[in-house]
Amino acid sequence: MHETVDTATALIDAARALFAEGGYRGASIRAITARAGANLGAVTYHFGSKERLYEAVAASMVEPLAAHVANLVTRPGSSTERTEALVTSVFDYLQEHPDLPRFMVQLLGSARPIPQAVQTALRRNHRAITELLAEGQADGSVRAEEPGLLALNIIAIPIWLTLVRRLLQQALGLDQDDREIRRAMIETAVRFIRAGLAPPSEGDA
Amino acid sequence: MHETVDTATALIDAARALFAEGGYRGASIRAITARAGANLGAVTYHFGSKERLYEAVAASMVEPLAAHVANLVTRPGSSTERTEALVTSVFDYLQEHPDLPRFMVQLLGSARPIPQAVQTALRRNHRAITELLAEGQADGSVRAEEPGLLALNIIAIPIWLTLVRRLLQQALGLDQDDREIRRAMIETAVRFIRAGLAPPSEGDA
DNA sequence: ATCATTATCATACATACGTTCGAATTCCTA
DNA sequence: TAGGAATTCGAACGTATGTATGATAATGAT
Repeated sequence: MHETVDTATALIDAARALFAEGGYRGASIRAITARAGANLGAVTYHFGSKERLYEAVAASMVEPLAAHVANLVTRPGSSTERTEALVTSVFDYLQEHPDLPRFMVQLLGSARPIPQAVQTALRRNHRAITELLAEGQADGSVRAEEPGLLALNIIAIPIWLTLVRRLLQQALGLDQDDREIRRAMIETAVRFIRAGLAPPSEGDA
Repeated sequence: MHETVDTATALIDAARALFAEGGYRGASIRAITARAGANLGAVTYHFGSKERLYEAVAASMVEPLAAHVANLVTRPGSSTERTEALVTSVFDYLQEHPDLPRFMVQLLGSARPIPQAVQTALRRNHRAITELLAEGQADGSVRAEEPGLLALNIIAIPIWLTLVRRLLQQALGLDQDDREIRRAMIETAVRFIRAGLAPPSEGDA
């Protein structure tokens, strides 16, 4: 070992980009090793198979995300403040790590087993957000609902709006690269979620 | 022509299932023609290429959906009633046509150009929902927001919860095949959206 | 300096892919 | 019922894939 750059790491970095672009099938070992500046046999040697490289890449994507969410949720502030910070932060995180949403959508589409690291990270995130909402219910700032289901509703919005970025741009001309448009989208989402969580003030439907 | 079953139709039906399962790359012409009970050359003969078969399949998926949404939106009832009916109906439609969300996620993940039929259907749906919300704003039942952005927030929830069905089941044990669980999920989503749309009654954050 | 370990390399293999081609067959029309 | 068009068929093409293999090079401990 002790190369200029670790070959295994270079393979993960190259594979991350290529898996995000074309999914498992779309990223050939030849393309990955070429991009990493490694030999064709390097994946087999360092990971045993393409499948195991894929799992390593998945872990390298979702684990930092889970750490990020965990960090956000335990910051000081009211439940409402942290929830809204979480929503905008997820928007930003997915914007700053564009490979992640692309990888996720590839993963959703594939029939292949969901890597353990992904399942674990999803569980951690869901648990963290659920507890955040339960806290809000305890202090009366969040409507009475199953908090685990509320968490899914909340998180659906930033994720979905990020995933369909290309679709919205091509079909509706709604361009998230435009800072003004993107700001309006995020703010609308935050207000929508705030209203969706808030307990009824007087009248009820 | 005049076969027992039209070969071109059989190819579309077979391709729909296989594209939904494995995406464009994952569905080989050999698998498609075999499933359709047709010859290997049938795709080239009837559609010219795999690419054009893909476009035909995409159209066969999104056009009925667009018609369904258009029909829903123009039914009688208040804006609020129709909006909530739309949400539950999208849940149901995606449940009854499981190939559609799988196809969509494959489409989102692929780098290939978005078929015209998909863009058109998306535009129609977005426009219909936007107008429905604008109507609600006119009669005071929907909060003042850019209705086009609100429409995206609303629709994100049923779509996303359907797309991650397998993920939720495997990682969280949340099984949408369980009627009771599914009912709770849909009702929570409808209440969340109802609250997210409703205008503030008195106090404001 | 020597040697076993670790890593890289070029090559080969079996398989699968989309598409093309010409012959064989089926179908409708005249 | 004959003829021409439409369709189906089997085989072949060039290319790309994941993995295996054995030789070569670099590395680190003795």
